[in-house]
Amino acid sequence: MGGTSVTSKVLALLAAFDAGHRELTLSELARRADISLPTAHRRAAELVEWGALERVGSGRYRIGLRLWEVGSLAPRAPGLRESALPFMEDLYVVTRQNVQLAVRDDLELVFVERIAGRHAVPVLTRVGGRFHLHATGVGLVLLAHAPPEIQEQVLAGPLPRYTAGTIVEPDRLRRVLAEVRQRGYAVSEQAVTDDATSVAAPVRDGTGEVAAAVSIVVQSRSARPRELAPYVLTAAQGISRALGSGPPSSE
Amino acid sequence: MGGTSVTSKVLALLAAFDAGHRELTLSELARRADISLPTAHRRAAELVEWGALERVGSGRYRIGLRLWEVGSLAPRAPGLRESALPFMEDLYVVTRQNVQLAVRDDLELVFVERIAGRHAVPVLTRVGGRFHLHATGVGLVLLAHAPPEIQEQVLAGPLPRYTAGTIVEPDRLRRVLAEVRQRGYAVSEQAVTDDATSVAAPVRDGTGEVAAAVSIVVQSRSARPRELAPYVLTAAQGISRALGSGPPSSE
DNA sequence: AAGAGGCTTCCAGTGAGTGAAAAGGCCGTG
DNA sequence: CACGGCCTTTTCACTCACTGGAAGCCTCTT
Repeated sequence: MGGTSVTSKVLALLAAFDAGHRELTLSELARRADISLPTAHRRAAELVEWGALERVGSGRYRIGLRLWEVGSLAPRAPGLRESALPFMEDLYVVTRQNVQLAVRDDLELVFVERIAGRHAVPVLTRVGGRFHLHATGVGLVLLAHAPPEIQEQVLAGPLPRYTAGTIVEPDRLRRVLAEVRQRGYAVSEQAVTDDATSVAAPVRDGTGEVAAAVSIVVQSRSARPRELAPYVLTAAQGISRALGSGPPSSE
Repeated sequence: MGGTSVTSKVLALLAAFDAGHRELTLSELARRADISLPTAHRRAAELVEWGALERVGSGRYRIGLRLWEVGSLAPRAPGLRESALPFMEDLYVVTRQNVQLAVRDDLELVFVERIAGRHAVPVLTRVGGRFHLHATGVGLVLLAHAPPEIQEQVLAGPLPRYTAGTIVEPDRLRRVLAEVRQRGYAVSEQAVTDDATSVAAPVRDGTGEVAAAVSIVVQSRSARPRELAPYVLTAAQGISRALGSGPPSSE
């Protein structure tokens, strides 16, 4: 469907970039987007003219500032971000651990903001990156408060295993989700890598809907996750309150 | 030129959104992008399918997470951001003033990151927003280190006045820029609003080029800008060093 | 000099894109 | 309950913007 429309070609060009390929030549661009070279050339030129792409040196393209500007207008990401950052900083100062903020997009989660502790466990995630809902603290929180049909789709779909700790059994996942709802926060122990455990709590918007999840990621060995939960909950509530009273400075 | 291409229509649709209009109906979209309603409908549908737009409720569109994700890959904004945030936080903790980070894009500057002091002077700027180069601390720094042809274009163009303090005389601006280069930092007193003064310093990338500028914005009355310059310079140097040694965690 | 690889331009054919107009929804109001 | 207004969605026939192959161009290598 629509595999040959101009729009899909333009979007394919933009989608050709990823975290590992922030600069591409025209031919790489054409190859990755699966469009002919002359067409890639024309579309790329139009994108450059508008500022969605930038030419760097001779023959290399990268995502342009104008596109980033437009992306910054996505209400679910940067709006949330503005409200959340101060509380995430507080959380970081108290715990000195990686602090993460994520939202759900369909059957995945997207990391919206992160404070990387300079001496904390290195995490694999990246702001703007996607991940499965069943294998992180934030994922469990977001999934636990997602509409039933979303939960069913995730439970029915494949649940990739990352470590021995990853929850891949639908029944067990169901029980864990119920627990998360009841307890108010999620603890995900060694579900993604063996040395990381995370504690996550839901952020609610003005209507009471769960709009995001905050978490801290701690060393599995030294972890006393349950002791850290109150801090995460406090941060989550702070963000929820800030969200409820509208974004701090929209203008 | 190209005013009727599909690409330009797609981009016009995205450009229809701004800080004051984060959600638009189809007719607003069509009107603001200046394209016919059926076309807006078709293009918007394609954008939604890809995730560049999202439909919210019935008949309202907003920028989608996928577009934000792609925008997050712009090397000049979020890459810089990751390197800069820790140092900006340090600067905020020491000074308790608004901390801003901006890059130059052609003849304007774009704010890339901001830490809004909770008790500091309210600033009009917004992450993702644009501004003139001649009327802020960061602008003066970026302009002072811009290629000569850029400087000439700015000096030749109109220099809007915001307050009595705005520098609108080309000759005076030229002198100020020389001073900024020599001194290593810029002080912009009441150039945008009467109660804000900013102190800015250049951030250099691995090659020594000025890639960005950091600044703090202080109350004009209580300001002793020169005393704050060392802090700003320290932060700028820290960011420069972090930039030079590559992004902290690209993966 | 000749070759290789990538970028850019040219060309004629064609189907994706176009706007007008009509149909379909979704309200409030008389 | 029918009416009118407003917005969204679909239909339709026309046409021009888009297409890929091929040829030209540039730059760096052998």
